[in-house]
Parts: sequence; C-alpha cells; structure tokens
Amino acid sequence: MILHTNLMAVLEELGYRATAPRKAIANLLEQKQDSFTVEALSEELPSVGRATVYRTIKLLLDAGAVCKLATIDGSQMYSLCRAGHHHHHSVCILCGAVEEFRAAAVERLISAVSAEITGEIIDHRIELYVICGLCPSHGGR
Amino acid sequence: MILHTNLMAVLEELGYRATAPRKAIANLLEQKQDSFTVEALSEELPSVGRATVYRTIKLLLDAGAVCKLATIDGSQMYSLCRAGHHHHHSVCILCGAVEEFRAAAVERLISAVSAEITGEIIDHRIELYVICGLCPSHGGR
DNA sequence: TACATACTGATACAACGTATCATCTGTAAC
DNA sequence: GTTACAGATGATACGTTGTATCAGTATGTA
Repeated sequence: MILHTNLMAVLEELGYRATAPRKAIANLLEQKQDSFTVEALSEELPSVGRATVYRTIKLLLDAGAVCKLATIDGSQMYSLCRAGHHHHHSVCILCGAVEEFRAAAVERLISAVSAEITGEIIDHRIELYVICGLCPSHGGR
Repeated sequence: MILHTNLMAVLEELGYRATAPRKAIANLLEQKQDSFTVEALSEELPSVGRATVYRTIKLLLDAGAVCKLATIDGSQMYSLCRAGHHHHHSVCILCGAVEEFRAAAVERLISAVSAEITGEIIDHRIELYVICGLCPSHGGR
C-alpha cells in the first residue's frame, strides 16, 4: 500500500548531498503515516540541529515530497506526499492521519465557482477535517 | 453594496464594553474592503496597543464578524465577514481584495469526496486564489 | 588524498500571537 | 454626579514557528 518513497533519493536527484542528518530525517519521515510538526520531528532527532530539520523539510516541500497542511486550529503541520500529482488532504482531527484524495468534483467545483466570482482563479486550497475510520468517535462502527 | 456592519454593536451585544480602543478598531475595520494583517492594522492605530488590537480581532473572530484567511504564501490575513452564514473566500493574490462565495458546488464536492475517503467529514476549508477583475494582469480586459 | 564547496549546528533574529500584571475606564447603582 | 469594581488597556515578556548568519565540518570529485 505505502510505496517506498525514498526521500534521500529525491534530494540526491536534485543535486543535494547525502549527509548524515538528511538521511536521519528521511528515514524517520518514511516511517510516518500521520501529519507531524517540524518541532516534534526535531525532538525525535536530538542529534540533528533544529535549523537543519527545518531546512531539510523545506527542501522536501520544494521537491513536492512533503506537503504543508493548514489544520483546523491554525497550527502548522506537514505530511508526506505519496501522490506525485496535484491532490488534496483529509486530516483526522483526532489522530492526525492524513489521506490524499483527488476528486473530479474538485475540478467541477472550481469551474462552477469561477462563474460566480469576478476574476480568474489562479490556485486553490482545499482541506477536509475528518474523524477517520480508526478513531473511536467515528460513530461506533 | 457594502452593508453597514456595526462591529461595535456586535461586540456590545456580546456584553463587551464600548471602549475607545475598540471603537477605533471597529471604525477602521468597517472601512476595509480588502484582507489585512493585524500588524498592519496595529500600525494604522498607533494610539492603540498592539495586544489590544490582537485581542479585539480575536473577539471579532469568535463573534464571526471577521474571518481568518490562509493565504497562498502561508502568511496570516484577516477579512471582514459580511455574510452571516457559512461561506468561503476568494482572495486576489495581487491586491488582497476578498470576495465571499457560497456555492452549492461546495456541498456537492463534500458529499462526492465523503464517498472516496474513510471516516466522517467534520469540517472543511476551501480558499480560492484569484486575480480579481480590477487588477491589471487579469488578461487585458 | 586533497580540495572547493555544500552543509551543519548554535545562535540570533523575525513574524505572529498570547500571558501577565499594574493601571485605567465604562457602566450600573446610588 | 459619585462611587465602586469588573472588565479593559498597554507595556512587556514570553511562546511558537520559522529564517539568517557564520564559523567550523563533511561530502563528492578530481
């Protein structure tokens, strides 16, 4: 199910060096199913400097291997991007699990709304906040 | 077109006192068509303390009279909410003008996506980034 | 192996808020 | 109009999430 996203390979392909801190970050990230904050990541890697964690996440963001999520409470979280193409996220508000989706309905939404507003739509951001199937409050199922 | 949103009245209805700083903030906000940052607002009101500006914006946020926008570059902006009901925003990436929209297509999107993902959709965030009709790069029109 | 250079970690700084606290002011009661 | 006090203010410090700087280090290549 989860494809082996080799984050270090992504960085090397872009010409970045395969340093020990980057390998540590990449390895840790590849384990993550859920969304995470950079601070938490940094705490899990005490041997790596905080600035380096932020720098590496930024590289992965720019490479498209990591996505920035706007959470419901406004805090900043990140998640691994498994799909290469344009997609959106649903974030579990209880456990932080992230699912990616790419609905044709989104494209229909955009074209429907473009008729309603003045101007030209350049970009969009769509995020769904859910209680995932694994979390208890889901409704008893 | 722009309805006379009496922000001070909104606050008084909630039991907050009509103080001079709050009146100054409310008056300034009522003039604003575009999105704004709290820092900019604070600079426009040098007689009001920075903390008070943040506090008052928070009150208006909680009252639903002001909305928080996630901009395309991740910076935090706010806008007056004219509609009382649930709505979304399109933000001009050039001038910051904000339009509110409420498309039935959004509801259709939600139900279409809920079939695609596991779990129950609790909330959502949808933001469109546009170049508005008044901005030059719109395409020559 | 040596070298140029990219990278690192420590630290300081910046943006955006919130907490604290002594002081002040609106408001309601008189 | 006074009074009294809870609620509000402003200054300041602090917290979070990042970015800039910079001396020192590690990497990939020749």
